[in-house]
Amino acid sequence: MATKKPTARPSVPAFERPLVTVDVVIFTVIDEQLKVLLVRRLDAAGDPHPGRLALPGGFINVDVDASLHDCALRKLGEKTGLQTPYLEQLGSWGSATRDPRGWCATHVYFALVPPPETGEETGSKAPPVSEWVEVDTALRKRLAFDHAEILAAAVERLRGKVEYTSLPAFLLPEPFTLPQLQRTYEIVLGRPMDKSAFRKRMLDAQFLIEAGSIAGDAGRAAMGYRILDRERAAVFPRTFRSVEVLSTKD
Amino acid sequence: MATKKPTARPSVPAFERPLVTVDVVIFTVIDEQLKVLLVRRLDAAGDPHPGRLALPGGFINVDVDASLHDCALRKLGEKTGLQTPYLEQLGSWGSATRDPRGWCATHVYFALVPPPETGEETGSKAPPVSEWVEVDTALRKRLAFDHAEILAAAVERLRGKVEYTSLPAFLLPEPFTLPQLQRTYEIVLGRPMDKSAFRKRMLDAQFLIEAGSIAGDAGRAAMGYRILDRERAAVFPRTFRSVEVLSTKD
DNA sequence: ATAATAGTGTCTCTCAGACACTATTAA
DNA sequence: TTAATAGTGTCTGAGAGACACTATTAT
Repeated sequence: MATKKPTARPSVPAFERPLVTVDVVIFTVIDEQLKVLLVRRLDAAGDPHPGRLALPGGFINVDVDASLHDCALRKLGEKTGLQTPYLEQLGSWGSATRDPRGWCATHVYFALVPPPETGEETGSKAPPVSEWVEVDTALRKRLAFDHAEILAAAVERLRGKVEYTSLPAFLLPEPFTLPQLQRTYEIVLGRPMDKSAFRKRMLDAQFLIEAGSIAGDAGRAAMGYRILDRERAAVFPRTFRSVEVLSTKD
Repeated sequence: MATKKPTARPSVPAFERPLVTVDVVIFTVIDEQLKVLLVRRLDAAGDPHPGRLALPGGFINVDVDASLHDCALRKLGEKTGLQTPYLEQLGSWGSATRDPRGWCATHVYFALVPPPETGEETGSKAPPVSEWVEVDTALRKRLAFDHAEILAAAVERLRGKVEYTSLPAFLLPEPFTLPQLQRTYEIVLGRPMDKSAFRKRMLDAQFLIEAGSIAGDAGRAAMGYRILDRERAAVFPRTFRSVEVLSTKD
């Protein structure tokens, strides 16, 4: 075991403690595109990667944050004001070199939120410190730290789980219709889906409750739905299209 | 962002850093049972939970460990001597209360290894500091810290993924036969499987390579197999029969 | 030969996909 | 009416499960 015992305090290591942060990958769909929320890093003395785009996040404050999950919820609330997001742990990244300030481990969460109300961006303050960036565009940018790698992992996880879960429902404001939900699946996965198969699958999974008819811009009105249990996503018995291989490492 | 700036060093928080540990849930199959490796905690001054069983792990040493993954590999090597384990990140647990010594976050990995050679336990040293415990027994024990919760999550993840991946292959020494692999699936999942369906599925997934015939104690000899790519598990196009599929609307 | 285990053939059931069909709304 | 969109019915194919069948080995 690594629990060497220095003379001073037994059982707690004498060597330096790593820096600990929490980052959140926040997805939504705006203008028929899957987008991720990024923040512009400050140009302050000692701050690494000034001016670069980064995932929202920051250091754990042991006096404020009761747990990792609470810390992620707090950061998400600060950025979006959302109260009932879908929030799931993605993983952790830690090494001696990923932050110039020292050995640093980050706990990464990913969140699915409905798009912000039109007109305002994210907050109502003047400076656009945060912006929604189309995911494939964001993947091509040079983000701060190893955030490009983390974002890639989040997108892979999202696209992977969308094949067999109801995750895209959390990207829509309620109530939503089945055609809207299908469109969201198609946007996230980047391919068209068959209407009949899609509807059978959604309704058979029993995770939606009817919420009255909703009229669109044209044509027949559609049934509106709400998510039955916002705490968890439904899992379908078969995937839409089979994936090949799960990777252990990067 | 949480990056408050005290007068001294900008961008690095002035408040206390959390403790950071890495724990590893190591599974294998011994005597037709799924087992997990647990260590007996020392009865030393200041050590929490003395004498309790715990998952193997310990503090990150920023001078030794280049990354979280390396740290997990090191701890796994110290316990099992294994060189090519299946190692996957499970998640992280962090809160103000999970360790009496202070705000502590642990990064948990889970590993699948073949059973140790018979005769020796894990290492060759005298004191049995670590032992293989049958998982359902281990789940009922009062483990140190929140390790019971972590173990439960690891078992759930393992059993869940076994329904649609080739993970159990990593629990066997190579080469192994298809009947041995089927037995391993049955042990992990706790239910019998159909031989014909099982074999079709394994061979169709193209993750095994033939490695010569292997004679058992009785009956016809069986073909031996090795894993084609030990870095990743194969993913099957459909899950084995799951409970939720059975429940239908009337 | 028999016992024991390895491995296959064939049926059925379920569900995803394809795609044509009907239903409802606004103009 | 027509255009547009919502929603359904029906066929097919892939793959899982059930289970009876054949194959190979030791004694």
